[in-house]
Amino acid sequence: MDAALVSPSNIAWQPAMPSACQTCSAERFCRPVGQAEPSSMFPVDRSRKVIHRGESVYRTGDALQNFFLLRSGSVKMRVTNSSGLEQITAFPVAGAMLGLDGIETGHHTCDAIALEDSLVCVLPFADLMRNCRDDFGAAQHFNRLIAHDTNQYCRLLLTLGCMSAEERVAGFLIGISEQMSASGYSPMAFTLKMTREDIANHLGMKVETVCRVFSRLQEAALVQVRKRQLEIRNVDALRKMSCG
Amino acid sequence: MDAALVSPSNIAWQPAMPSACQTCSAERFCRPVGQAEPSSMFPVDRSRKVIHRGESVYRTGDALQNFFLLRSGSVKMRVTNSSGLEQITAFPVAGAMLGLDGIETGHHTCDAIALEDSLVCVLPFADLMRNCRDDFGAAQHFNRLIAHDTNQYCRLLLTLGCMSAEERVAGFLIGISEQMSASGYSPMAFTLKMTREDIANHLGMKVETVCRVFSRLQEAALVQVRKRQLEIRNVDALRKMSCG
DNA sequence: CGGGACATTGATTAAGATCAATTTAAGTGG
DNA sequence: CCACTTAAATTGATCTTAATCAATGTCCCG
Repeated sequence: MDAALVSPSNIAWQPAMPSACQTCSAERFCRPVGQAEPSSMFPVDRSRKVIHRGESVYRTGDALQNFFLLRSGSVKMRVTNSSGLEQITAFPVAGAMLGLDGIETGHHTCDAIALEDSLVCVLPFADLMRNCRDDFGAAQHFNRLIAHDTNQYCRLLLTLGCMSAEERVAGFLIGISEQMSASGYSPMAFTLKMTREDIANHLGMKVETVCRVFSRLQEAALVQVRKRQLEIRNVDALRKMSCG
Repeated sequence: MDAALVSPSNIAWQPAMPSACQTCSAERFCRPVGQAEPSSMFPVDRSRKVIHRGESVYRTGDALQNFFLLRSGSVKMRVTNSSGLEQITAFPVAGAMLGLDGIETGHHTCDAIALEDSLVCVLPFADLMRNCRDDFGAAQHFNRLIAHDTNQYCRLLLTLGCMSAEERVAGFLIGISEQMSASGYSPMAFTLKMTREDIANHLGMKVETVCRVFSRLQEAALVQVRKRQLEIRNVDALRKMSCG
C-alpha cells in the first residue's frame, strides 16, 4: 500500500526487491499467471520505468497497452476537448493505478503527465486481464478501482458546480493533506508538486485567483504559504471552509 | 440496445416478453446462471419495477443490493456533500445501468431520482457478479460500463471547469439531442424532462441564468424554446458553441 | 549571472449571482 | 370540471465574485 514510503532513489537504482512488490497495492493484479493464490509469495518481477518531470506516461489517443502503477512521484491527469480546452481532473500520487481511462474504448482519453521524476510499474493490460479472469477477487478489486475514480470525479463535480473559490482551494488543500497522510507523510506540512496554473485549472479558476485565495488564507492564519511549501495552521477551520 | 423504443405502457402492463430482454443492453449480465453462452436464447425473467416521478430508485447510503437497468423514462443522479450541497451529475435515460456508484464501497453514493414515471429491470448484484465470474466477456463489458461513467464525468468536469454559461447550455442541449437520437427519437425536437433548476444545478449555474441563456439562444435562432418543449433550429451553430 | 518560467499584487471589467416581481403551468380537492 | 393553490419559469435591476489586464517580484537552471 504505502509504496510512497520507499524513496524513489532506492527503487530507481536497484533491482526491484520482492518486499517492495509484496506491499504493493497492485500485488493482486501483478501475480504471474498460474499463481492465482492470494497468498502467493513470489510476485512477478515487473518492468519499471522512470518518467521524468514533464514527460507523459501515456497520451490521449494512445492504444491501451499497459496500466501503470505509480510507485513514487506524482502526476497530473489532463483531458482536452476538440477545441483545445484543457481540464486537469486529478493529481495521482504513489499507489495510484494509471490508465483506467482507456478501458472504455481501448484508447486513452487523458494525458498522464509527471509533475516530478516518477517511477511506475508497467502492468500489461493482457496480463492484468488474465489475472482477473483467473482470480475473481482480483476482478472485483479491479471494478472497485475504476468505480473509485468515478466517485472521485463526482465529488469534484460538486466542488466545481457548487463552491466558491475559497471553498475550492480549502477542499483542494484538505485533499492533498489526506493524500499525504495516506502515503505516510506529514499531513500538516508538504510541498505542492504542481504549479499555481495547474491548481487553478483543476479547480476551474484563474492563477491570480488561486494566489489571492492563498494570500487570504494566510492572512486568516489558516495556512502558511511560501511558494510551493505549504503548512496547514488550522485544519479545523480549513476543513469547515472546504465543506461549503 | 434501444430499450427506449418499447413503450412504457407495453412493458408495464404485460408480462415481460422475451424479445424485450433479448434486445436489452444488459442481456449479457442478465442470463440465468449455468447458461453462460453469449447466444443464449432464453434470458431470465427479471423482476421489474415502476418508479413514479419524484421517487428514488435508490438513495445515498443504501447498501448495494441490486443494479437497475433503466428500460423507459429518465432519472437524475444527485450527489450530496456533508453540508447539504447538491450536484446533479447525470440524466440517464432508457438503456442506462443504474447503481454503479455503489461498487466502490458497497453502498450507494448518489440518489437516483425518477424525472417521470419510469421502468427498471432489477438485476441482483450477486447474480450479475456470478455472471461476470462465469463469463469473462460479461466481466469485461461490465468494466467498460463503469469506465464509461468515469469518462463521461471527465467531460463534464471540463465543461464546468472551462466553459461559459452559453457554452455549457449549448453542450447540454447537444448532449440531450444525441441521447434522443441514440434512443431512436428525433434529435431536433424533444421534451426536457427536468426542471430549469435541475439543468442549472447540473451545469453549475443558477436558474435565472439558464432562462436567460435559453432566451438568448432563441433570440439568435439557434433553438425554439417553449417551456420544456425544445426544438433545435441550427445544430451546427449550437455544436460549434458547445465546443468552447 | 542572465533568461525564462512561475508567482504575486493592484486596478478595472464583465459574467453571472442575487433580489424582486410577475406570469404561466400543473396539481388538488371540492 | 373548475377554482384554488403551489411549483416552475421568465424578465428586470442591482450587486459580487472572479476574470482580465498590467506590472513587478522571485526563483530555478543552464
